[in-house]
Amino acid sequence: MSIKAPKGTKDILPSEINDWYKIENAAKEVFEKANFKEIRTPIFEDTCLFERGVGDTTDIVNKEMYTFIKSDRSLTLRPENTAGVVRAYLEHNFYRESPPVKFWYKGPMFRYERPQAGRQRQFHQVGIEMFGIQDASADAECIMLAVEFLNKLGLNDLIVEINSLGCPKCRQEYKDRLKKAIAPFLDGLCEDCKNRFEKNPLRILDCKNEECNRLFEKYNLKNTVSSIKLCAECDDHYKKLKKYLDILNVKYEENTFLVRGLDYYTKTVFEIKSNNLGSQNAVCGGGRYDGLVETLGGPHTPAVGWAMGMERLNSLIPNSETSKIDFFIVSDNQPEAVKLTYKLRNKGFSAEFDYNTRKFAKQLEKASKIARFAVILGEDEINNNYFTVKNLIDSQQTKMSFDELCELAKS
RNA sequence: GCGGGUGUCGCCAAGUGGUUAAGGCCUCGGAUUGUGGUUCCGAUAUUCGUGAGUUCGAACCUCAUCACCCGCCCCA
Repeated sequence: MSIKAPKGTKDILPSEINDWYKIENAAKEVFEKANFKEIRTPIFEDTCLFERGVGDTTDIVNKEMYTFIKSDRSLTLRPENTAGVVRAYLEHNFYRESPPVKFWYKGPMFRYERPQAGRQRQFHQVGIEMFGIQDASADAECIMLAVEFLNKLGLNDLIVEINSLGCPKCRQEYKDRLKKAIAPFLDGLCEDCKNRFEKNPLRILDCKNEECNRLFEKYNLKNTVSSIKLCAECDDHYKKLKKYLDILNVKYEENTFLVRGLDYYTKTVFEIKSNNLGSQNAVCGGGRYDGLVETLGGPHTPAVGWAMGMERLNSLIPNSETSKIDFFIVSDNQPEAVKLTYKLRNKGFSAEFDYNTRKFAKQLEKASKIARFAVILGEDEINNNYFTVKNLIDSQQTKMSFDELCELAKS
């Protein structure tokens, strides 16, 4: 009663577990069909992996990390998994394999934030990462897989937004042009935006402050932003991506204000949003990160990937029911009930008996709550070597042999 | 880090200053010593998140505190 789960964490209860299996099974099926292999990395890593990988101008690294010191070593509970997967990619020399190298993962992530709807301190992500392919078909495949996965879960009314941030070459120019455009009304913007102006001007586009957005409109920032040209290579990449998406029949919206909060993205970025999530409306976020492998000490390796919040997915799909067991043994002869229970379990069925040997009506009542079939095993049944089986859904009751009983449960 | 809201049984709740704190669901028992999911009866909160104060009297008023939820920021 007094010790509770820590703030921002949740127990996943038996009544919810089928929903999680549904998501995990769909992920495995969709990703492995595209030859992505599952990888499981530690939930804590050296702190510097995230400082270097995710970027020390990001909120995630600045104020949201669960960091602890053990034996003079600074460790951090992973706030996301791309850095960890890249680390594993390098540590196990996957860059020596013929590209592409494709991974998918699922698991808990940790961010120290104030919890709210759709946001926890421990939450779960599924994600994919694809290494070694520069061509936009890789970006398109990742986005396509996200959409396919969501469709598999019955989610069809989501909005895919895409944008291109350019490469380091044209990004600098982009930043300069953006700063030049914003400078005239910088004083009118919120404190956050003023801070972002020098540190990370792209993030200003992400601001949700009403006053800021009013000024963006007044000074026609959208037009300015869309008139800023990517370099020829990046522009070509972006055009190809859109072409691939068209070929794959993936509907998308271009959002020139879409900027992701992690430093490692280059060229393609995208998000998938839902209107049914409240204020934390992104289910999926990702993009290309051509510089990250090199930043973490590996050879130059282009890469793309994304992650989805599993709790957010969960809140979008209808809850499935708790599954029932196959058989409940109703009997006042406990040794016989135990024997039959184990015999059925050995055949691969789920079965239970009444541990308290309560009266018949009570046992049947229990059976109807947790099982598909009640096997009635009374004096007459035991003496004459048969079973009375009651289908608890349609109330049909029949006498049968053990083999017939097994046959019945298989259907 | 900053704003707003809510705490009455395992769950959903009524009560908003006057002796024993409605009701429903779940659970358990009985009606029904071999037939459930329908019905009927019964049981289950010395106490209203916690602590202090006001009052003859507090779940209800005041203050403090804790917990949770929602929003900002940020992200999945």
